[in-house]
Amino acid sequence: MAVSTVSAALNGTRPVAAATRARIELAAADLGYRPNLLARGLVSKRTGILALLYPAPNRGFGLTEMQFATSAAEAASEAGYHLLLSPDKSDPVAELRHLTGVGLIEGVLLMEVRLDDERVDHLVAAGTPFSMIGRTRQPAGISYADIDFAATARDAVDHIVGLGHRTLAFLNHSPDAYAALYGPTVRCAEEFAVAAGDRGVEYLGDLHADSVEQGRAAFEWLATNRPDVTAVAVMNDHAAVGVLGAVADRGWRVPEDLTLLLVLSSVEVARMFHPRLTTLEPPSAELGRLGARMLIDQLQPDAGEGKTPRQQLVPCRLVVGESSGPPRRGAETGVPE
Amino acid sequence: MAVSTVSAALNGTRPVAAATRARIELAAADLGYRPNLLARGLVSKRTGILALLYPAPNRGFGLTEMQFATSAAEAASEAGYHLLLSPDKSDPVAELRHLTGVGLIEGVLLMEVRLDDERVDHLVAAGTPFSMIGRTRQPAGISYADIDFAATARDAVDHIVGLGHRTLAFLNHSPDAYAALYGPTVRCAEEFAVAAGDRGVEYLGDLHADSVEQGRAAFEWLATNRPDVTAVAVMNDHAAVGVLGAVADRGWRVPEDLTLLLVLSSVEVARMFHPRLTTLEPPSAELGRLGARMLIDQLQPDAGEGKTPRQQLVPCRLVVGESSGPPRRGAETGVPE
DNA sequence: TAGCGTTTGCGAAACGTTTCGACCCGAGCG
DNA sequence: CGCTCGGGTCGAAACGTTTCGCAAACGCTA
Repeated sequence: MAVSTVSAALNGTRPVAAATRARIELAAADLGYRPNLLARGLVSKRTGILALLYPAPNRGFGLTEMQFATSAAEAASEAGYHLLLSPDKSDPVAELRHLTGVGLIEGVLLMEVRLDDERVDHLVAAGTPFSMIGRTRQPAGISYADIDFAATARDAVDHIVGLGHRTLAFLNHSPDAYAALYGPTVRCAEEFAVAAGDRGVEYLGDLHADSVEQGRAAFEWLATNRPDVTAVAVMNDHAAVGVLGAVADRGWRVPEDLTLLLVLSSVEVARMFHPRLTTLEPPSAELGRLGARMLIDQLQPDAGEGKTPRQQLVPCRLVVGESSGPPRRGAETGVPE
Repeated sequence: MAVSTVSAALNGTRPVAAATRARIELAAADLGYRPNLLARGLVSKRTGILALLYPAPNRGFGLTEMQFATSAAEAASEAGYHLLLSPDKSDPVAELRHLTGVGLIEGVLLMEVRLDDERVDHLVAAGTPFSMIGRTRQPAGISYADIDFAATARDAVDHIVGLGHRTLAFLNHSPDAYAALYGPTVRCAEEFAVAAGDRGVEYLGDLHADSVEQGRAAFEWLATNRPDVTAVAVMNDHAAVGVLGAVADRGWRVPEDLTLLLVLSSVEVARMFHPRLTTLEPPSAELGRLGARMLIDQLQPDAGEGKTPRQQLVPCRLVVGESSGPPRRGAETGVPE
């Protein structure tokens, strides 16, 4: 019994007589044999390990990011792959070079992709297989899974239009250096503008809030200067808290006097509000899963070199809560009731 | 220039003449040489990879769990190690056997440890180095980092005693099959009872709620049957939502009529409430970091075999919000104001 | 029965390191 | 001046697989 025969039998690399194979498999199971991944990887260059590259939590990691990671890990696991957690502290490219240089990693899954992302350039140049959760400004030729912001915005606008609203304000993240180049921040605002335009809804897009106080201030400004606004979509959870607080202070109520939408936030979070907020829940688990699958598909040897990159957009799920209602009467004058 | 000399120079395994070393280092940097981890691991049995084993999100992963993972990854990264994400779907022991059998993993970091955990038994029996975030019922001889529930409960009880309260109700997780054997669930309840006893505070411990509705029901029961209770500590975020709702329905207010404490929840979450809740924030990042460090220390060859397992308890941080206040007057009769 | 193609098993090389005993050379000691 | 000791270097073996060229055995056909 030569080792090479065993290898062939266990991997199905070459045909092995049924009887021999059976004998080998029996013995293997009997001895609890596990092929050594290192030795295998050393010669075959296939380790079955993918790296999940994410920036060290600047912004504070949310449930959404966690979902990416766990669902990607699960998808990888199902395909016989492992997922290596790679926080990049300061220099992402150095981290990448380190990872890919030591022969441990077969491919990279990129999280928190920015509109212009040096990691992408590096990976393309290095020829390392990778895919993204999110996408760059011009993601041609690269596999990615991202939110379908256009469809999401349409769904949201349709929802409020269906309730009778004619104006919508969008409270985006604060335009600091980070958010300004962060895909969801930019694309969401753009697509809400487009969707509102398509449906003939008046749209206020240049509002920003990332904290309770800013949320409160934003709503107070709205109530004073734009009393005709009857629906607000908010990107940041804490900003929503502020809006709700300001609404209550004014003696108004949700949804009677204001329809509030939480954008890109989980149902889990939306349920913590009172009233329970209507939310556009990002398909985090699916994106993580898709990203991992795409990468793995790329790695399959039979895929050949002529593989087309897969690019997939998934819309958020609109979960209607208790914060959606028809516009208050007399909205044009700004006086509730 | 023999390869063995290069190896020695780069690893500092054996003394190498300064001149030779310099020459080697120069050449290495020049060529961008990266030692192949697989080849290294194959012979040295040291791969620099740790597995983070966590159950596939039954209960829904929270921010806390995410913190464990990211901070552990960061600590590992600082020490030159990598962290492999290993969701165990159904059979944790099979997953473990698979992981440790293929020579990829140097040690295992266990998350979500239960009071009786088969994974622990398996790892001990197999002699695999590991450490835990959390702990079993009898964790003698095993490295772990866990919450100091006793100190946490003392802090909490001192806090409410300092405000003048004499009774405390504890709303635990529902005693389903899972929670009943889950460390924090059990230990928190126990230690709150102890701390309350020590401070002469009357303690109601057999209340449970894991949802908005259950939280609401629990508070309504309390208001009816135990109007003398002026402070409530809640384990579950959603239950807290329910309690707040029920308090409002009754025309009561927080903190004037009820002091509410969120137990084992992040400030991030506590801030989403109105009023901002006082919370006992678990030291998630520190636990993740400690767990990883402990495991890595265990793996250092110079640690010898006589290494004592490190066991470390870290208390939660009490963050006082707007939900803490003196007991309402007339509490003994149950009539506010 | 000789010739030929096909199926199946074998052995050796290679992957890129670490490890370890052997070896070389100069300095210190008797 | 010869011997020893020790710092420094070298070469070969080993780690556990996969891969690939070869050869043996077998069943057909001519």
